[in-house]
Amino acid sequence: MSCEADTTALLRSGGRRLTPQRQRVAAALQHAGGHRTVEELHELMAGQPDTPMALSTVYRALTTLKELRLVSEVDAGGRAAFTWVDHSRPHHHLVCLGCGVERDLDPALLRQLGSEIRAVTGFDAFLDHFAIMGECARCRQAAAQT
Amino acid sequence: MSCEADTTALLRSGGRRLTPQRQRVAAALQHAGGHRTVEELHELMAGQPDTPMALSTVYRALTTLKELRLVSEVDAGGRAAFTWVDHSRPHHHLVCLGCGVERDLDPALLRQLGSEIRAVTGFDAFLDHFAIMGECARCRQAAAQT
DNA sequence: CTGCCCTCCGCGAATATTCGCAATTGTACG
DNA sequence: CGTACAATTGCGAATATTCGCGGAGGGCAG
Ligand SMILES: [Mn+2]
Ligand SMILES: [Mn+2]
Ligand SMILES: [Zn+2]
Ligand SMILES: [Zn+2]
Repeated sequence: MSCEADTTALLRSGGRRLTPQRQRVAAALQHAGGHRTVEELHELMAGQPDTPMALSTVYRALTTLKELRLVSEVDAGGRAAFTWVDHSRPHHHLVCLGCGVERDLDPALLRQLGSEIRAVTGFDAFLDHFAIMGECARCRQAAAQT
Repeated sequence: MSCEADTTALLRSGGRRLTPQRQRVAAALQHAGGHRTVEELHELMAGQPDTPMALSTVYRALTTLKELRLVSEVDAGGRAAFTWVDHSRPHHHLVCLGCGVERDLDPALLRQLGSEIRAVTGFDAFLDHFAIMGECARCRQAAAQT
């Protein structure tokens, strides 16, 4: 869980403003946890006592939060989902296109990839959180038995 | 460039049908080369003597071709783009979110990641072609001089 | 070659996401 | 605390992408 002070500082960086909308979207995503769609977040906030927020504002707030790397968008086959980036618990997803089963991947593997890219190219790859599509062992075996 | 016979065989696999629409989309993408948007492909085919093709059909054909791994969809920040998968020239992209500069990445690094994932989890990761977002060395240095 | 069945296509409607613009409202400054 | 100014929001319209459905036609049994 990112430090609150750190979050507000980032939200104010680069001429950006700390608005209640951005704070609410950030809070909603942190509180809800996991992968959430834009619609889910919008409805979550519609249930709050504050003034309702336009759907397009939720989209824009998420875009901003992504730019600050406080939030990550993941495409796991279905519709786009967003998640609060917890730097203390990095993880990635392996999604089987055959059966849909989903499991987490050891973050060390991608951390190493990031280091190698950095060493070879000088490029700092943002590999915080994403989904890798493929085929699980079970489906692969099933496919091989033709 | 995939073997023609191989392509038609794949298009017929699993009860799927070999239709002129799918063949035209595949041919257009191979001929055009590079990363192409749905709209570009649709217009390309609108200029052909054959009967015009519905836009939704182009979307569906690309979805099918992706399932067969003949085509890959890449999200490099802008709108979604598709490309014919040339297994003889695997490559990936590094895209800088600061300045937009884009360079290719040594495919060996991701080939190795795939092997490790396979060894550790038994999962066959499809890492044919995609974009990795991040920050180039130049932008990183500029950001550091605050 | 013919007929039948089930997948695909065209089309228009439903969703999802992005934009343009005028009205608001954070922020820096005095 | 009041002003000035640019960033941001709300809203509706513009795009982008996906669906549902009835008709067309690929592919296989006969
Ligand atoms: Mn996750
Ligand atoms: Mn490419
Ligand atoms: Zn599977
Ligand atoms: Zn850069």
